[in-house]
Amino acid sequence: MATNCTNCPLRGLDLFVPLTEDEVAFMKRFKTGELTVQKGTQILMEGSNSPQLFTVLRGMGLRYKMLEEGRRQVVNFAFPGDFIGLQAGIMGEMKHSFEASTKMTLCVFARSDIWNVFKNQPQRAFDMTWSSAAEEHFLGDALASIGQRTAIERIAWAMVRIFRRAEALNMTQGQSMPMPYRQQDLADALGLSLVHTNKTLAKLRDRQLASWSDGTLRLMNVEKLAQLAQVDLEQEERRPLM
Amino acid sequence: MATNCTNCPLRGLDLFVPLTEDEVAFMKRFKTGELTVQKGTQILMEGSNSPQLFTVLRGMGLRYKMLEEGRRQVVNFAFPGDFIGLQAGIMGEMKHSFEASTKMTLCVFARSDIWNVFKNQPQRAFDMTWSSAAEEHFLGDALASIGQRTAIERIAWAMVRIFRRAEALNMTQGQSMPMPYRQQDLADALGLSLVHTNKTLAKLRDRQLASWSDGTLRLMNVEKLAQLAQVDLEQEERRPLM
DNA sequence: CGAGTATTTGATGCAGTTCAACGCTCGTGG
DNA sequence: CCACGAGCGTTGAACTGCATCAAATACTCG
Repeated sequence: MATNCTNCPLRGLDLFVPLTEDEVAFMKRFKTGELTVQKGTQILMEGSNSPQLFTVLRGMGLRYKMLEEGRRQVVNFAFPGDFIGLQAGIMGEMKHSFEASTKMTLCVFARSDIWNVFKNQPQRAFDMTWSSAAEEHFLGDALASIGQRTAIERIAWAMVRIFRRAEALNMTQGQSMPMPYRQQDLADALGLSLVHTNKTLAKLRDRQLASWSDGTLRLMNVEKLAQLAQVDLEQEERRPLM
Repeated sequence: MATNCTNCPLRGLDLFVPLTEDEVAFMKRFKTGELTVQKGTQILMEGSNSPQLFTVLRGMGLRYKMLEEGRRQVVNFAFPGDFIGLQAGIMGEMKHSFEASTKMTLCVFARSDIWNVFKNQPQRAFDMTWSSAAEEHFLGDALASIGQRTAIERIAWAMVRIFRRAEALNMTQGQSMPMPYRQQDLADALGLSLVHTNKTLAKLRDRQLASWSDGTLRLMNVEKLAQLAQVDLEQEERRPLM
């Protein structure tokens, strides 16, 4: 059976700010359906004017931009709870593409209802803006990583970031978590070549800091990784779920 | 005399979506004052919990993040009309610092009034979200530039982007515009060393594409630069002014 | 089992970093 | 009024982190 907001499996997580009953009722109406796609499916296309917004319910994906000559920049990895497509919803056109890296289920909303949210549900509108501000914050951090850090620091940074997101979603088991991406995806996210990414991953394995194979990421020493990457391990703030 | 929204010098520009009289009246109340600072002044500090938001009225500045060991990432250059501090306003804490590169005048708003905007001025709330989405879009582009392009492409990209913003604000005279930043600022924005930035600027000068000296940027061949940087020169969309 | 996709490894080269030094301009204080 | 130092831009030389090229080894799936 499709999830109906009331029984949303994400809502209960500590990561998310609880919704009032009113808000849940509103979300039920706002939600127009559910979309399940196979791994590899393109869900949003750069430049497209999608009539839909999504919240990731299950599965993982990635946002990316294509440049000429096949160069690609992965902008972010997507986890359950991520709100996708707000750019198109607000600005009229997607500025990056979105693709499923696993089988995914997404809650679907209509872009045409956004104005209604701003008009009648200011709290939910505020929460949407929060999402956008949070993404802006993340991109600033990513820019700093790619602009200023070495290859090993960048990879350590990405691993810590990814792992902590997974933790907050109860997707980890001890030191491990599912990592359904390809090395090429990570390389494209960090502005590194595939070859160098592979060799740097080997270094982290040799140093007993992290290993990633067969779709499983394992962080053997988060503290050292965090230190290497210069990220602080402070508790992540609660965030709204759309 | 202080500007009072009605006689705001920015409002009339084609770049900005016109405001209704109601909205102007609201902005007058929302605006709590005006701040003028000398060049070099720090206006917002990363990690601070600023009670204020700003719209740049005059002057230019830059947003940046500091990393350990003095590494710095310039996140964006700020122009008149830019809305600054929304992150702190929404998420409670600034994620980057902001500094004036020239003498600047800023319109000041109270963070505590934001909720009031969402509650009573949904159109203005929507516009704030638009700002945030636009910044997110820009950061995605910047990420792609730094992650995927060579030094000369990055610099060409930055110059075209900066010049086109200035054009939309009538800050250009023919091929020229004021460029009150240091080479180090550009280097830190593009993830390049100062030395290499300098040498790459020399290349662009030799190629007769662009020259930058004495605080003036001159683009001799925007088309070639845009082609080199792989940016498209499409007309920029109108955007809201806060 | 063969074709396509992903990971791994070695070898070579270069774009960009780092180090070092010099020139110019401007503000400050003796 | 000049000396001095600080900040910024410029240039040369040497080094290196990472890209590129090439090829072998797994893995997956029809």
